[in-house]
Amino acid sequence: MNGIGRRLRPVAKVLPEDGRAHNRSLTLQQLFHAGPVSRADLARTTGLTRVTISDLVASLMSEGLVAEMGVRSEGRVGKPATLVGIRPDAFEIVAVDLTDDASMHGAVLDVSGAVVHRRSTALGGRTGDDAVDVLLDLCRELVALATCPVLGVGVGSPGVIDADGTVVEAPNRGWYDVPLAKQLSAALDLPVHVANDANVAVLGEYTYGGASGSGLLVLTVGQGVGAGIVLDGALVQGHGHAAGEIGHVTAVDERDDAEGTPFGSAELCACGRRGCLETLLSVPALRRRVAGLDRSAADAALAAVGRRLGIVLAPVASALNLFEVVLVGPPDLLDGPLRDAALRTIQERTMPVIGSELRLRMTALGEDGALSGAAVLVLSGQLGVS
Amino acid sequence: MNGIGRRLRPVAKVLPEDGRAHNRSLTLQQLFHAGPVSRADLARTTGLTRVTISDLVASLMSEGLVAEMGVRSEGRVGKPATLVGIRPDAFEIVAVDLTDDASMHGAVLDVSGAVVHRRSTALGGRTGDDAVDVLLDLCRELVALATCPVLGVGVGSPGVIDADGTVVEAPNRGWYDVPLAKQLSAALDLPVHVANDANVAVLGEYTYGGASGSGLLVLTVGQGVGAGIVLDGALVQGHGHAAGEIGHVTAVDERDDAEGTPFGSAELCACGRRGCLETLLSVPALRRRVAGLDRSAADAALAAVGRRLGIVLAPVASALNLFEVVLVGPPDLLDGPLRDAALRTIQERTMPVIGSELRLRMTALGEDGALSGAAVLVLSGQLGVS
DNA sequence: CACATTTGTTAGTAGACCTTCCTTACATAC
DNA sequence: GTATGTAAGGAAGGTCTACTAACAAATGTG
Repeated sequence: MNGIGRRLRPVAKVLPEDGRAHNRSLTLQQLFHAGPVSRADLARTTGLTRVTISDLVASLMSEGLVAEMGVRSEGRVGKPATLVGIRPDAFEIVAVDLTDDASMHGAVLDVSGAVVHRRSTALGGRTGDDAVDVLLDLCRELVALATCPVLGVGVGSPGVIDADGTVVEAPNRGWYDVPLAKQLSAALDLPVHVANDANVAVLGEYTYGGASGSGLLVLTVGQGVGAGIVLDGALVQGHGHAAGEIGHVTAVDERDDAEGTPFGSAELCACGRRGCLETLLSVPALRRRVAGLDRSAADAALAAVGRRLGIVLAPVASALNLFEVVLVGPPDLLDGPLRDAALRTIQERTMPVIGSELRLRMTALGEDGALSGAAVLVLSGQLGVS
Repeated sequence: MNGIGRRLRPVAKVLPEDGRAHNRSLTLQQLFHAGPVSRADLARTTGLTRVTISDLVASLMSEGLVAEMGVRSEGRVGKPATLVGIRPDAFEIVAVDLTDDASMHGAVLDVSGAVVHRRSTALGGRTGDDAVDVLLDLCRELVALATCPVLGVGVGSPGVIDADGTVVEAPNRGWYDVPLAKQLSAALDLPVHVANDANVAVLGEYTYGGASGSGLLVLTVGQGVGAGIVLDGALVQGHGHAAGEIGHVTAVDERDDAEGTPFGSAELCACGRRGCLETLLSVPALRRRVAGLDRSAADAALAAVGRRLGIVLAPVASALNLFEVVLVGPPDLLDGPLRDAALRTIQERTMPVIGSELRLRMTALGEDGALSGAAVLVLSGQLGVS
């Protein structure tokens, strides 16, 4: 078993320098997650020899990415280890979250993923090229705020976005086939990575949320509903880069009136069809549903939505044998009867080996999950680290 | 963009020899699919230089895997190309399909994936170690039939099977934590690969069924219902190696009686719960449902099942942005009202970007799909070819 | 017939990692 | 205090991989 990701069809040649780049990423990965460690530690965890690690670390030091950070103090036998780690001032990352319809939220993050500066811009109804200009100005402002070299810019946006960072369609912004990454990169003279906001969220959760690896689905609940999926250590892209577009799956049928749950008839969705998950689960829909209800009625309403969510997720959880489903959104709406009902429903509707293993929890990242994810986009794209 | 599969976290070191092995597989892959071609052609399609290709081909020739196959006859300018291809007598593959509860079906396949010999063994109710013995005898018989060196043995079995070919659980056979691949390999002194039968089926379809790549789900309908999924060129394993276990998702709720479709109340499933997809879609269930009905009633009954299938698949197709769903099973039951209704239902219940792009078809492979898939398991595991 | 074109090989080079051996620096036993 | 063992890190040399450059062979074209 070699170290090259097991895929069915080998798809491109691998040169020795590609292997080198991979091992460099592997080393950075260790430094990123395990903090300052010695070269010998790196050799042990990566499986490379101390000689090779020394060479790689020397390269990384000459690039200014890592530095020696003193000597390990613990009194062990042998020569004390000199610790190396990623320099805290090696770089900063600019991240922008475009989930909000009305404004753009950006930040400068440091090496550890912590937010250093924040800036937001109201969009004021601008769309299309104008919205790109607003985004560009926000990026320029953030880049100017950075006190270290900027590793790159990461953008999480609603819509269908391909692997090159071209927005295939994002109706809310009026973007259709906009090569956003290329445009921003040219204007800013920096690497720019753009991805769907739900995919960005799952990247953040995968890297910073303590997820243990394979089988993670992150459901983002905001104006709309989206999902991002990481399977076997890779983001699921989908045939048309539209993986995770789960908001417009039918979740309520006309006949569900009869169920006794308070759904009325299947509600008309912005997409033109009826009964989409988004008509139940988006934040506005949930707020509308619980408005004016007393506690127990509101709980029942939320539980009913949770049950619908569970019905939609059960086949997905089964087909993919998911390990964990993570909810991102307002905890007052999601983290209670809704979550409980969803998990219960999934467990009721799947075989034990699937349902009983599955965890369903709220995100471990706070409001900055999207920004962290956009930063991961850059880390992953530029350094191969996540 | 290097040639190493994009995964989020680099997981193991890559040595130059791993790159070599990768490029070797890449070359074999071309030879496998494009038939005999010249070294120069290989250089062009792989991106490696002619020198490197010559070197790789020389290795493969010294291993007896490929051979020169005459000169290209077409009158083009320049030195005529000497064609190289995989030797038809380089190896044969032994494949066994354990999907059938009552017997084991095996075959010897040649390099091109065609069945050369067939053997089956009735199981006679034997389970556990006895069943392993029967399988071992069948394999020995098949290996003896082969006239070329046997590349390896591929086994497709129902149940949950991990990446090492250990059967975690296969209730029908009474296998629990049986290291089947290891046992067979030791007894036969050959490489043995074991995988879930639905996963094997999707491998066969992916390689021989003309699938264009990412986003393929194969649904096998037999005694039970299973699914295998290939995303972005990789088989989905799942957190507990149980990906594709979709047969026991709830597809009929108690209240569905009211729908006017002929489901009675949610039927009791072998798994102990009610309304599982398998209670509708398995071959026995379908035969039972259409028994004694006239044509139009039977069609309506099949369409009703198809609609239920569509409801279950819609969230999966949306979440993964599938390209193609392939049905494996009796065409008289599946390829008609059932398939039509399923596709229509998926399209009704997903947004256009998902549903309108999705294809739903019967397998292009005949009854030997499972055997072909088991052969792919060996090709992929031993040569990196699929 | 001279020449361009294509194929495949030979020779030499650069990169990547390995094994082996060495120095340095510490803890521990005597 | 001295000797010994252990661990970290570096230097030298070797192997493997794929590349570039150059060339011979075989063919079509002007």
